[in-house]
Amino acid sequence: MPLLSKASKQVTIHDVARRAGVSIATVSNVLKGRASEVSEPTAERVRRVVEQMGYVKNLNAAALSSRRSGLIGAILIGVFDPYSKEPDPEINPFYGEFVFRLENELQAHGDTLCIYAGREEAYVNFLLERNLDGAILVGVIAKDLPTVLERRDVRLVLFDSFVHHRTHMRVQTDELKGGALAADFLIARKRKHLAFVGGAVRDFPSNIPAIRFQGASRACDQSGHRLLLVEEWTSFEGGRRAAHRVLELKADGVIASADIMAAGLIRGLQEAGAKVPDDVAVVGYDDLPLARYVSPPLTTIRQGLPEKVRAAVELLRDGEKGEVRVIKPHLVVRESA
Amino acid sequence: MPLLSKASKQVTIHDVARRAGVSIATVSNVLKGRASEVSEPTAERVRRVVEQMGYVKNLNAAALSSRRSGLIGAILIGVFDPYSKEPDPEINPFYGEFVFRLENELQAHGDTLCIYAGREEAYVNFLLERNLDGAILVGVIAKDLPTVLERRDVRLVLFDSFVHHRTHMRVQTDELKGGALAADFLIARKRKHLAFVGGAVRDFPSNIPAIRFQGASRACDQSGHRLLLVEEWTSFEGGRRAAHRVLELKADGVIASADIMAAGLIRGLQEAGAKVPDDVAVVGYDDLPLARYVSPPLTTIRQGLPEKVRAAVELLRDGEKGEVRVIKPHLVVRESA
DNA sequence: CTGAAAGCGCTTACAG
DNA sequence: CTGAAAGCGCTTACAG
Repeated sequence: MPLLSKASKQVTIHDVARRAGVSIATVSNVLKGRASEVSEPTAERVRRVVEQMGYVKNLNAAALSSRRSGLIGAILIGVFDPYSKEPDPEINPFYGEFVFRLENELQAHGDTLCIYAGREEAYVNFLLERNLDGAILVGVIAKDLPTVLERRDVRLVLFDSFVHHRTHMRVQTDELKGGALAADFLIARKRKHLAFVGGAVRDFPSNIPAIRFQGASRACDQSGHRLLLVEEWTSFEGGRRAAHRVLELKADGVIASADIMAAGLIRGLQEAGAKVPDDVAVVGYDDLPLARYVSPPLTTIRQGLPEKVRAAVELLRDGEKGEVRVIKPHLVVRESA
Repeated sequence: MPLLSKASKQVTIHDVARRAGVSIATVSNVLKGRASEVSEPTAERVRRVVEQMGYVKNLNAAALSSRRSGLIGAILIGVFDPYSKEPDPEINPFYGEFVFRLENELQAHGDTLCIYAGREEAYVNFLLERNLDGAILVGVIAKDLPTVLERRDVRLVLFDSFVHHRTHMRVQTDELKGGALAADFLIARKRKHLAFVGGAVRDFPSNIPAIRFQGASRACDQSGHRLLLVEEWTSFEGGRRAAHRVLELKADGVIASADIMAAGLIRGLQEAGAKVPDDVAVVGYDDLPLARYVSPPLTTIRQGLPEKVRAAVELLRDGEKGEVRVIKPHLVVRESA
């Protein structure tokens, strides 16, 4: 029998049970609000003791025996540019928006959000070790999800992942449509030389920017336009760097694969003396709050992040295997195009 | 003895031990790399079996017996404006920057980040239930930290909190200095009518904006200037709303309590036809990436977030009770002032 | 260097 | 309605 540790010992369910004169099973039942299992007077007595002793349940222990951890993961691949070794890397504000909206939804059900923003190769371990009940995967590129994930019953929602998988669930915007909306808008505005600025389009064809590009590309084909591609990492600096290429290519209408990139692109264009939208019209993608912060405010494709997060959480709770939710994108016209 | 559940049973340390022909204690020792405890041949055999069987440690169970959860919390109070009941509330990009920088630091040591972004009244429960090893508290306002937190040995770092407490650790920027830097800069630029725009300054004197205001205010006093106060929630829209008041007050130099607010303020001023910085010079605070995204780019006070996050994690690991780390702020001159 | 055993703080059938 | 007991998957002295 261990001695009291120097830190005053944690109050456990045993302490409560003893003080209330009941068994730990009864305390447990009261705590879970199983009214049918416990008489009201007993329940009330237990509640009072819980209050008095300042008992707080150890969810870790509960998780171990109930096999539900109450932990939901956000697995975010690509938050940090793997190729950049700057000490102070840029972070797309998209991820912050995503995480806090998610936390908000989760908290309402008593679940806790754990963040993973590391390399794609290591997330599976994270998922299994921590015994997550479920997770939302953002930016996963690999064509196949490891089969281990099928054997353990983790509920997974692929978010913005165009990885097809029969067992896991998916939430996504209709990105082909989104790309097309952007291209059609520029074409309608009489832009003749269109370009698409985005990251890792050629290397990872199932990557979000690649799909957006594809959608825009098809729309261009249909009206006899060409869509040039400028590849840069999706970031402000990436967009800024892309500005030179855009000017060299003499594009007068550009679609950026993300608002953050559109912001950098506009900055780069302005620095080079080009006027936006007069010389070059720029359409962003995402409709983050950021889209309204920059000058000129971005014309952009709203991907519907709040709805998507809600949809993802719904699937996490009671989606069917393989269920897919597709959100419609919308064009939001402001001043950059 | 429970039957196999329909999902193929998790591989446990027992399975590994049996297959390797050793005891679970030995497996445990091998997994923790306690080389001194296990002979190399045995260790190697165990490792091979672990590999073969695809064994993954259950950190939950490990946490329960070792009393270390490996979970670190980020408790963020004030992410959502409690007074606004908009469906789609604004989120200060500061929080995203904070969270991902933190995750990055934590991951290097194998710790997992859990997020709490709810009400101040409920975080203690979160902390205790989840058995966090430690947590970083941002934006906590209450004058006193609950004493429960002293009894259980959670390591707490107050981040940007001017709540004094002898047992918990603290990381902060010298905000008085920061406020003064901003004010002195505007004064040096011959601005005569200064204003400070920030949230909850009067109601919560230990709130960050309040300290920044105080610092700026003292600097003004010293050179015989007055500093007017315009209170609005720290957000883009808050800043935008503040623009009207700023113009009414005929201020020609304004300090915003955060970059996001400065961005909104500038937008509001521009919409009202005022030129920044010619008519009104604006100094932000934080030096978030956002500061470079807006036009004109913000002159702002760099609070040194990356260093602060690193300092917080260091304290979490081996800070002394009550240890405080103060980071020096710096003025970053761009174009808004 | 290795193993048997107790324990971490809960939950969950099951018996009464 | 209530309790005794087994079990969740680990870690940690301790004995050998």
